[in-house]
Amino acid sequence: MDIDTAISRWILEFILRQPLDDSILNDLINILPLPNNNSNLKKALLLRKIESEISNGSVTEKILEFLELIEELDHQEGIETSEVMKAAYCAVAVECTVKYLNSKEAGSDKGKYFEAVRRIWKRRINLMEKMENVGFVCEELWNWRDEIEAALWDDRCFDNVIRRSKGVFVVEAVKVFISEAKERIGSPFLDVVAESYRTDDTVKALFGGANEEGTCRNNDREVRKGKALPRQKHVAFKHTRGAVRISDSIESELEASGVQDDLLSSPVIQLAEEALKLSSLGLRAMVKDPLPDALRLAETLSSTARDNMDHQPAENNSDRVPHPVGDSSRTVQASGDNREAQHNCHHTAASKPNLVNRNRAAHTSEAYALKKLLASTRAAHTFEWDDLLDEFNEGSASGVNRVTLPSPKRTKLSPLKTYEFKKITRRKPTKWSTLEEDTLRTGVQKYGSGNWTTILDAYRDIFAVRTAGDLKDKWRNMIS
DNA sequence: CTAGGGTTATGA
DNA sequence: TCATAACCCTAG
Repeated sequence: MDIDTAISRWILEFILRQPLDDSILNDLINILPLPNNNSNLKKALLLRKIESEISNGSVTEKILEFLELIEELDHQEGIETSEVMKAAYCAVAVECTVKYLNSKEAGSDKGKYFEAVRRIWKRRINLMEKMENVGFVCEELWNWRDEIEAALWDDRCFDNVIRRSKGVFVVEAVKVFISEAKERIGSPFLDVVAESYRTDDTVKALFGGANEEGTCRNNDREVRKGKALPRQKHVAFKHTRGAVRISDSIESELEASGVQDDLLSSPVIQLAEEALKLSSLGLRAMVKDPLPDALRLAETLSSTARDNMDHQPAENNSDRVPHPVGDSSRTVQASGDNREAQHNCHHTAASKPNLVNRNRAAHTSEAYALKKLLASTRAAHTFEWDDLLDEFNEGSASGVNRVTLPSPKRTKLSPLKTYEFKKITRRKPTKWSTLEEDTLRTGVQKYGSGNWTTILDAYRDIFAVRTAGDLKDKWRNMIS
């Protein structure tokens, strides 16, 4: 079991660095068992998701969520948030807000800007302010927040924000962060192996690769013919282990993973091979030295293992896959009835969503992840994979469906600091639409008067610019 | 988080 | 100027 996840981890580490289609990556993540104790792998996945988000040259609010998750993982390891990461976070937050001002129909998008300010700055970022040691907290962020909020009612600030935002190169900032983060995570284990394999004869011997033509190719051919496998490599591996010196990292990895004789019997190897073949075109086009070695190694390992594999039932793995990406049921459950209510509402109001959309909406939103992030005890929490596994290719955050945010576990800032950021503005009154009024009536009927937060969460889309207090006040004057 | 009182904006 | 709606503050 451990071996499965360990090997799976190596494969994922490796593959996350490859320029594969997101869909292929999704498939892989679906079939590979995921170790839940490897922070770097989670970070690598998050980085990959960020790369995917910026691949079309723009940024989305999802990136904020991903950055927060990475920061959380960093924090758990005592890693301080780098300036580069802060800058990237700030830049993305700014861009995600200001983009609504830069569009051609600026006038009609003021509402969207307002919503974005509310979503990003008033909720997400203000929440951080209430906590201690959140890495993204910095002067620059607060300066931007003040200006962006001021721009809501002050035309001069408005122009100023637009001007200043032109100087923010958001995609570049994110890219710089990604490369820095990758550096910190280090090379994938398989790359290390491949490199050592290429340059170090003893490692080659360890994997039985000294006789590459003879061993590997033969195995491969025999597998293709469906013959039983000789286990030379196995033997070589076992017998040379301890006798030869290999690079420390490899040795410790192998030992930590509990790799023994049955290393090569893992069904994961077969899955990996499938996956690698699936993506072989893309891979082979892109990989450079030493990657061919890594591929060869993977092939070799897997071919040795395949014999055993054939005797294993296919469903072996299904139990172990924690939460397939496409499976939304768990998440829907976890986030309660509210989502369902929202869906019903959606279905009547908007065009019928397709399956993908439904999954997307049900499965996650940045709010959901944020909720999990904040709901968890800072010190003890480790992210489960379903925190991280959203669909690749997912469009920009659909999640207006905010959930109630539990009180943060991080301790409060000093009163001085808190005071500094206290609200000094008043929202411009916005007339309630009939849709909002009708929805409020429905909400009160369904959840009862007084459960304002529940109602707000249930109809997030419609009450995009309202607070629970607003609902309460509105109801008060509706029934008076 | 909500209830309830207070404040501000809007429009006639 | 006034009524009303929208928004804010804060005790419990």
